Amino acid sequence: MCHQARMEYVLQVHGVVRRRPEGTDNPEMSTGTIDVVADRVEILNASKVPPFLINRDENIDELRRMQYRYLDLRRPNMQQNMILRHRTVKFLRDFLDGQGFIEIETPILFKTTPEGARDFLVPSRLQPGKFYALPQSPQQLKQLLMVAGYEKYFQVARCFRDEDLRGDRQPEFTQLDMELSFVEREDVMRLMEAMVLALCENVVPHMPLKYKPLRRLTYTEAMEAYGSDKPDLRYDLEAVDVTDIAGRSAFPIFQQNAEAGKPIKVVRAPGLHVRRDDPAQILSGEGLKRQMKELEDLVRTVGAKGLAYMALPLDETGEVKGPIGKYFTVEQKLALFERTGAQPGDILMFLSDKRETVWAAVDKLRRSLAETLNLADPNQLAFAWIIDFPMFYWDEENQRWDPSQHMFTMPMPEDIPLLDTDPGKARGSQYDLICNGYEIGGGSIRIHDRSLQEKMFPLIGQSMEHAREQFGHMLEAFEYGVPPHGGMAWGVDRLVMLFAQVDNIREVTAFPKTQSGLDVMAHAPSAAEPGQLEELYIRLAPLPEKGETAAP
RNA sequence: GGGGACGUGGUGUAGCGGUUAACAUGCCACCCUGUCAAGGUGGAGAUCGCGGGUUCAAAUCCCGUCGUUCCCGCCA
Repeated sequence: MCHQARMEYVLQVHGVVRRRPEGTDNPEMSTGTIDVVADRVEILNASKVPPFLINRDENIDELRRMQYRYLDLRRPNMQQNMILRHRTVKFLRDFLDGQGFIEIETPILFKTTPEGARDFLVPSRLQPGKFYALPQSPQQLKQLLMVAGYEKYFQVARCFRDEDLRGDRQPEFTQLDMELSFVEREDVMRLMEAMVLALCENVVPHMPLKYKPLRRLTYTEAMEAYGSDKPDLRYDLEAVDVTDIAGRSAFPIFQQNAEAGKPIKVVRAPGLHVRRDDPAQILSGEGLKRQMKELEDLVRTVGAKGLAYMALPLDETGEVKGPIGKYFTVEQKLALFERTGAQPGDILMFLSDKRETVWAAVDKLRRSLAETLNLADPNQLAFAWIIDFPMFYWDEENQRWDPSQHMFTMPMPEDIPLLDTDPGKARGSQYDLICNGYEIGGGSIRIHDRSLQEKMFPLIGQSMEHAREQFGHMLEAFEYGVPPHGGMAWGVDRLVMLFAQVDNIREVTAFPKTQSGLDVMAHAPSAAEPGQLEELYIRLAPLPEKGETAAP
C-alpha cells in the first residue's frame, strides 16, 4: 500500500506516534524526532503527477504557477505569504477595534466616479441601459458614514480600477480604509504611526524600522532630493542642486539650461568608478562607457536627453574622466566635489532638463544605482511620511487643475486664500505613508464646508450642474451637519509584499491576474451567453481584428 | 498605445549558423533501503511558442505574430 502512494497523495494513517529510535533523529526536519508506527494506511485521494514540483523552490514560469494556482499555493513560500497576510490584516483589525473603530461594509455595486481611474462597469438588468460601477475606493461612502455619526470607521475593502497592471497594481486590490470625525491632521498621523509601529513589532519583529518616530518629508523636499514622492529611504543617493556651479561652466547645454531656469542636479554614485572585482582599480575606459551608456538609456526612458558625468580617479591628483570635465575649471570642479561630498572612485551624474524630467530621472537613477551598488537592505523598513502636497497639478492637456488626491481634500488652512489667487501654490492637508520606494497609504483631512467644496469644482474644470449630477448626494449630505473629518487608506497588498520581501503583489495575492488582466486558471474574463446579453439589453459592437497590421 | 527582456523534454536550465539538441530534476521499470529533496541500474520523453524570410544548412540570424514579464503612457 505504502509503495503505491506518491507525492501529493492524500493519505490517512492509523498508528502510534512514538519517539524515533536512538540514532535516527533528523534535526533538519520539523518532525525529525518522531515516527508514526502505522497499522493501517488508506489512500483517501490519489494525485496525478503535478505539472511542477511542489516541495521545491524552483523558478517556475509564473504563467504555469497561475494556471495551477491551487498547486502553487501549496508551496511553503506561498503558504507563508498567505499566513503573513492574514496576520497583518488580523492585527490591523484588532488594533482598530481596540481603538473603538467599527468595521462597516459598503457596496460593491455603486456609482461611477468621473475623476480618477477608469471604472469597471456592471450592467443593470432591472434598470436596462444603466450601469453600476465597482468602487475605486469607499471614499464617498466613508465620508457619508461620518455624516451619519459613526465617528471611527474602518473596512478591509476591495477596490477596483480598470487601468494597466504593474507589479504593484492589480485591477482589484485591498485597502484598509479608515475615517475619523473631529480630527486634525496630527491626530490621524499620530494614530496611524502608532499602528505602523505596533504592526511591525508584532508581525515582522525581525525587520528593523529605520525611522522611529517616522521621518517626515515635505513633497518638495522629497522631489528635490529624491525625485519621487515615494522615495526609497533605505539609502541616501540624494540629488544635489548644482545649477549655480555648473551653469557657470563652459558646457553650453548647462549654460543655456541654467539661463532658462532649468535645474542642474548631480547624483553621486559612491564607488561606481571602482572595479567590482578589484577595488584597487578603476573601471576600464570601455567598462565606464558601457556602464554610463546603460544608465543614460535608463534616464532616456523618462524623457531625459542625456546623462553627463564625471568619473573620479582613485588618487587625488588624477584627472576626472567623462566628456564634460574639460568644460569645468579646477575651481568649479572643486566646488562640485565639495557640494556633493565626492570621494575618490565616485561618479557624479548630471541631469539637467525641465524640473519634472530631472525628478523622474533622479528617481530612476537612484533605484538603479541602489541595486547595482547593493545599497538597500531587504530586511529594513524605511517608513516615512510625505506631507504638504500641492492641492493641484496643472493638467497641460486639458488646461485645468487636477486634484492631486481627490476633490474632497481640505487645503492647509493657511493656504485657503491661495485658491483664489494662486491655486498651484496651495498645499493640501494630505499625508502619504511611504516605505522602501512604495506608497503604502494616503489620506487627508476632508472638506466639511459646503461652500469651500463648491469652490473646488470650477477650479478643476467642472460645472456646478455636472458636479450636482455626480456628487449631488454628497453635497446634499453636507447640508445636514457634517463633523470635521479625515482619514486614510492603506494598500494592504503592498504592505504585505514588503513584509514578505517580495517584489510584486502577485506573490501575496491568492489568485492574481496576469498583466493583461486574465485569470489563466479560470479563464476569466470570458464571453457572455447571448441570452445573458439580451437580458441586459446589450449588443456587442464588432471587435477589432487581431493582427490586421501583419507584414509578410 | 509605445519600448525592453524572456519563450528549448513534465519542470528548471545549457546550447546562440553544421552536435544523434546537453545537464539536472521529475516520470516509468527493476533492485536496494531507518536519515529522509534517499541510493543504484536501465528506460521513455523536446520537429527548440507560432508563421514567414535569409542561407547549401536555422533552436541559433532577420521580420511578423502570440504569450509572460519589466518600464513609459495610464493609475494615487
